[in-house]
Amino acid sequence: MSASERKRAAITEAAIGEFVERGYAGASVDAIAARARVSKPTVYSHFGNKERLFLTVIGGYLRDGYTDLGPLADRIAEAPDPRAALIDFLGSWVEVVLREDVMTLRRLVIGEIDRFPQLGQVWAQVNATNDEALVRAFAALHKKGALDVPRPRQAVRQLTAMTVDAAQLIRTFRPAYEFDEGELEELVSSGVDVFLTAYARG
Amino acid sequence: MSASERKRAAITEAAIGEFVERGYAGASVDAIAARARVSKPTVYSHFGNKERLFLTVIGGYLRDGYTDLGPLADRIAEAPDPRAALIDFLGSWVEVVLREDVMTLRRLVIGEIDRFPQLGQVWAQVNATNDEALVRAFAALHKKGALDVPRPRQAVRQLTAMTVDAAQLIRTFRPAYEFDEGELEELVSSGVDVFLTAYARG
DNA sequence: GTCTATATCTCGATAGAC
DNA sequence: GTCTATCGAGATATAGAC
Repeated sequence: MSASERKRAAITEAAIGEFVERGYAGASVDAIAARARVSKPTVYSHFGNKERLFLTVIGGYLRDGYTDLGPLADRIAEAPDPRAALIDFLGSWVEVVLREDVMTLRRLVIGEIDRFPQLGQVWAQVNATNDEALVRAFAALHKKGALDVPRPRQAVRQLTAMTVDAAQLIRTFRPAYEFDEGELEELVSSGVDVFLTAYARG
Repeated sequence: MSASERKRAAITEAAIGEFVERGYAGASVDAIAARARVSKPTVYSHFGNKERLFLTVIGGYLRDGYTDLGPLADRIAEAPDPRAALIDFLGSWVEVVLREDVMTLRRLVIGEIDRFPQLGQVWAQVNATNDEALVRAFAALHKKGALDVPRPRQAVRQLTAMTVDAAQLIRTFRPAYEFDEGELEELVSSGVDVFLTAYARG
């Protein structure tokens, strides 16, 4: 790796840190340069201006930081106990989206969406990947006759809305909210039960 | 109304406009004062500093802008067709939360939640009011024997998650997203049907 | 490509007159 | 209470040397 590439990587890392901690307007190019141990003109020569720096760095971070739960989802349809497998899968998903760095990044993107609408597209696109993994699982369960899910994509949105999104929504407005012992498990399993009851075969 | 009160009101309105359009860090007290046609020291004499201005003005706006759907909810339990009444109620709720000013304010609050955690509490509190109206309706339906909803508060969160929150989530990351003809109605009614199937008596 | 140094501007906040 | 005028700090961005 050339010295220039190293500096670019250092700037990227420093910029993510500053943007996440202070927001777009609150982060200064000065501070980013200092944190990356380069001079300010080096930042500008690599990224042009502050807006492009933000878009490049945060957009890349969104894509790279994505946690692919596809392999876990693909086991649901073949599991001996689909309910347990579903709860397990959604539990893992909830764990990921409640991570503090994920939540902070999420709030940053939402807050800057008017200035950077492209980031909303990236976010939606990244999230769709895990949705699709579940869609495949439900299509398989439908085919096997275990469930009656004629519109798997809609069903997936309903299930994740009651579980993953509901948990994330709480922390979106209350970052310090501490879930009680068993509260998250109860939230997930009750959502799964509503879902399975509604989409039961017969 | 005294001249001082008029100026305070003008500052409040101007501050909401600037904060909503530019975010906390992006809005300047200069611009707020100019928009309110007062001098900067007048702003400071009324609100102390920028942070208190933001908290006071946005907090008040959140509380005042709240749309009380309680009366509409109280009709659900007595309606001849509870399903239709529920769909009607949630459709009105969706309409409110998708309004552009509501969405923009929501993104602003989320983006600044680390700096102003109190606003998250206000938001949660305001939203709980509409939740409680639905809780009352389900408790009544449970008592009547029309539904089997032993935990109405949990059930309300599940229903709103699939309908109101799901619609709002889409627009949160994609402000310009246009719902197709009938897409919102389908989203709401399918959510209601999942809910009613899962919580049917028997 | 990368640096030092700086131009230019705007910010939040306040002193002092009225 | 409200104004004009201004302070000091810190912002983005760039010129010019190497």
